[in-house]
Order: sequence, then structure tokens, then C-alpha cells
Amino acid sequence: MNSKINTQQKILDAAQNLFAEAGFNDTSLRQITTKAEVNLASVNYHFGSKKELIQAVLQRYLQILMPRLDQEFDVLLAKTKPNHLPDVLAVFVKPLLELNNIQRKGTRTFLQLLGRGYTDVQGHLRWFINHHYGRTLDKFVLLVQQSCPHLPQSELFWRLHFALGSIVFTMASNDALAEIALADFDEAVDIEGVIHRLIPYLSAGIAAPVFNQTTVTPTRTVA
Amino acid sequence: MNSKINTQQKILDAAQNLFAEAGFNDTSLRQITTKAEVNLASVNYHFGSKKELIQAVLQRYLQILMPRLDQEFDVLLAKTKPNHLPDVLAVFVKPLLELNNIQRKGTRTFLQLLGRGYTDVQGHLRWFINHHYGRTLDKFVLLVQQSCPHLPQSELFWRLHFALGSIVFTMASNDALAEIALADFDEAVDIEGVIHRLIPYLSAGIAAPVFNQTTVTPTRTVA
DNA sequence: ACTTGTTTGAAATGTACGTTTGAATCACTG
DNA sequence: CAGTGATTCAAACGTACATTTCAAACAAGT
Repeated sequence: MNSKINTQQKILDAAQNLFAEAGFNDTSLRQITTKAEVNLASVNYHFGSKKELIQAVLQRYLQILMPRLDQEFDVLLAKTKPNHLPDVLAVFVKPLLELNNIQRKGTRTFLQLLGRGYTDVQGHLRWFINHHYGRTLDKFVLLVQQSCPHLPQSELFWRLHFALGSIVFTMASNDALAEIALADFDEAVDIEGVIHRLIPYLSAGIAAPVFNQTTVTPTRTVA
Repeated sequence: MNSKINTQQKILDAAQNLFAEAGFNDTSLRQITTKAEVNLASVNYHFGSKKELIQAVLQRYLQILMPRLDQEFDVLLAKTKPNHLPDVLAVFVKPLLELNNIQRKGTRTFLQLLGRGYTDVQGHLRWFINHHYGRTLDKFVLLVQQSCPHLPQSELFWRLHFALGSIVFTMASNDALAEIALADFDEAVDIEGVIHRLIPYLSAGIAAPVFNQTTVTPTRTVA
């Protein structure tokens, strides 16, 4: 009775960890089914295809995280005064860390998967998230706009993607970076530490003044 | 006489464009040799393996760019006073744009390749660049350290990788992002525009104050 | 023109992949 | 306990890949 449900879960659990470590393209169904101790054909039986398995792995987290974020955004949007940008970004922290309650190392795994999703399969995840959770994302963009009224829409667009880049790249490389940090600075860094390091960086970057004339140095020798 | 040299160049040219567009893993030698109009075996004959071809593609740019950067760093290091961070970052602009003289769309292609290199083949490019151009990178880190004396080494390490993430992710997704920007804001953005948009963002992010106590909102209800 | 070393060509090799198939096994119901 | 639908299993299928092979074509020196 629990065998069939167990198979799906075992596949999802094995897949998410392998995907997070090595990326989607570089993880084969054979690796997944071997690790999950299920038959190779069961992935196609239960999920249809590898692509749909990837979506299922991501959905397991997204369907928990996004509604949580949505309600947090609503709270901030209800306030009369615009929120400070660091407070807007800090909204992500609690819902993200709550993923650890769903699954051991849930936060870390999800963020790594997110990183893989954006870098491995170009465009697919971006479309998927926008399609399923566009409403929630719009609320976030609105909040950022309200905190940074000096930023034109197009500038904000680019900066939010710069920020997404920092997050996604950091998470995809998280293991490698944590390893270096440990070796070079004797500093053990968990995912929560990285998140809290990211916030000031992202806040300052996103809210930076628009025309930074110091971009071109005031050297008079330049042609 | 020019046939053999031409073959190598034709392979490199075809490979770099396909790699930049689709990534290293998702570009096959068959696609490359077809586009280059050379025989499939010639890649292995001239470069040994696909891996070595990837290195050759990257090296063609790096061996031009890195010495240029190195000398620019030396100029800034020679100054008696610490440089402002935006000036340090702006050092990249000229050498990067000079890649357009070497090759049409050279800057764009190289930056996309860099993005692919960091996201596709985890760790390899990081090792490769560190191994071949570690000296130059150290100069850059030193310059940033001098401009941001308030930042502990470990904080700087993370922030530089956050910055690398913004760059690499933006460049890997450059086509998709430019497309969205064009559709949503009627705004055509070339690679130079993106670079100049990045500098204020990166400057502010890297130099952000360290302990941002607003990171955690003053909610007393947290357990 | 013949020889020598380099480069190209077409074909084959072996491996890994995602997916499909059909029989065997299981869990449950009437 | 026979029957039925869902699940598992071993095996195979077809495709795509990087790489190798070896003969043919080529360039250059003597």
C-alpha cells in the first residue's frame, strides 16, 4: 500500500539531491533510480518524463514557498508608508528557512535547485515561475518600486536580474564557495549565513543611485 | 597552406558562437563541425578533445584580456592613495570593449562564454582562471580591499562572488534579458549598456556596510 | 617526380542516454 | 479466491554523442 507512494517520494528525494549537486542535465535517470533503489522505468511511469520529474521536484518546494511569500507581501503592501528595501528583501528569509521544516536541508536544496534551474535549462524555469506565480512576483516588484521611487522601471528590471544572478549563482556554486571559505578563512558558512550576507549586498546594489558619474574616472588623460 | 590554419580558426569561430548561445554541454562537436564546414574528426585532430577545444576558445580571449587588465591594475596600484571602488571596477570596461577589435561582437561573445563557463562546467573554469591568471586576480582583490578598508577579508570574498554571480548570470542570460527589455520597455540594450548599468550596482553592493541590522526586522515575536 | 609528413574524409566503435515494452507481481474487491 | 487494475521489473529500442581508425588527399623538400 505504501509501496507506490513510497516510490514517488523515493524518486523525488533522490532526484532533488542529485539535481542540486550536479545539475539537471548532468544527472541521469539511471543515477536517480539507482540511488532511490527503484526500477528505471518507474520515473517514466510515475512522472511521464524527465522534464516532468524536474518540474515535480521544483513544484514540491514552490507550492509551499510561493503562497507563504504571497501573504508576506500582502502584509507589507497593506502598510501605509513605503517599506525600506532591506525589509522587503528580508521577507524572503523566514519562508525560505521554513523549508527546513518540510525537509532536512530543505532551504539549501531548494536554493541550489533554483540556481540549477536558471542556469541549466535556459529560460524554462523563468517561464515556469512567471506562468504559475506571476501574480506573486508582481507584488514583490511593486514593493521594491515603492521602496526605490528614484529608480526608473527599466533600471529596476535590470537590477532585479542582477540580484537574481547573485542569488542563483551563489546557490548553484554554494558547495564550492563554502569549501573555499572554510579553507581560506576557517569559516564555516551555512545557508542561513549566506542569506544574511546577501541581504545588505542586494539592498545596496538594487537601491544604488542611477547615474553614477564616477563610472568614468575623472582622469584627464583619457582620449 | 592556409587550409590547416583555416580549419582551426573555422572550428574556433563556429564553436565560440554555438557555445555562447547554447552552453558547452548542449553543443555537440557535430553541430560545431557542421557549422564550421569541416570534418567531424578535425576537432579531435587539432585540439585533442572537446574539453581542450573549450579551453582554446576561452584562451583566445583570456590571453588578450588578462594581460591588459594586469597592466591596468598596476597603474591603479601605483597610486599613492586608495582608489574609489567604482574606478577599480571601471578598469574592466576598456579592456573588455577592446575585445570587439579582435572579433566582431567579441565582448559580448566572451562575456557569454564566461557565463557559460562558470555555470555549465562547475568548477573547471574557476580553477582554470585561478591557475593561469591568479596573479592578476590577486591584484584586483588587493585594489578592492584598499578601496573598502571597512570590509573583512571573508566578507569581501563573498561579495566578490555575489558580484561575479551578477555578471555571469546576466551574460549567460543576456539574449533573453535583452529580449524582455526590448519587449517591455522598448529599450534596446547592447553589451556596453549592460556593463555600464552593472558598475553602479556592483559598486554599491560590494561596498555596502557590513552589519545591516535592518536585515532582521525588529519583530519581537520571533521565537 | 618521388618521398615524407601533415591534414582531411567517411565510416565505424563503444558508451550513455531517455523512453518503451510486455510479462510478472502486487494489492485490493466482489 | 478468482479477478482486476495498478505497479514493478528486466530487457530492449532508437538516438546521439565523443572519439578512433585508416585510407585518401595534400603540401613541401630534394
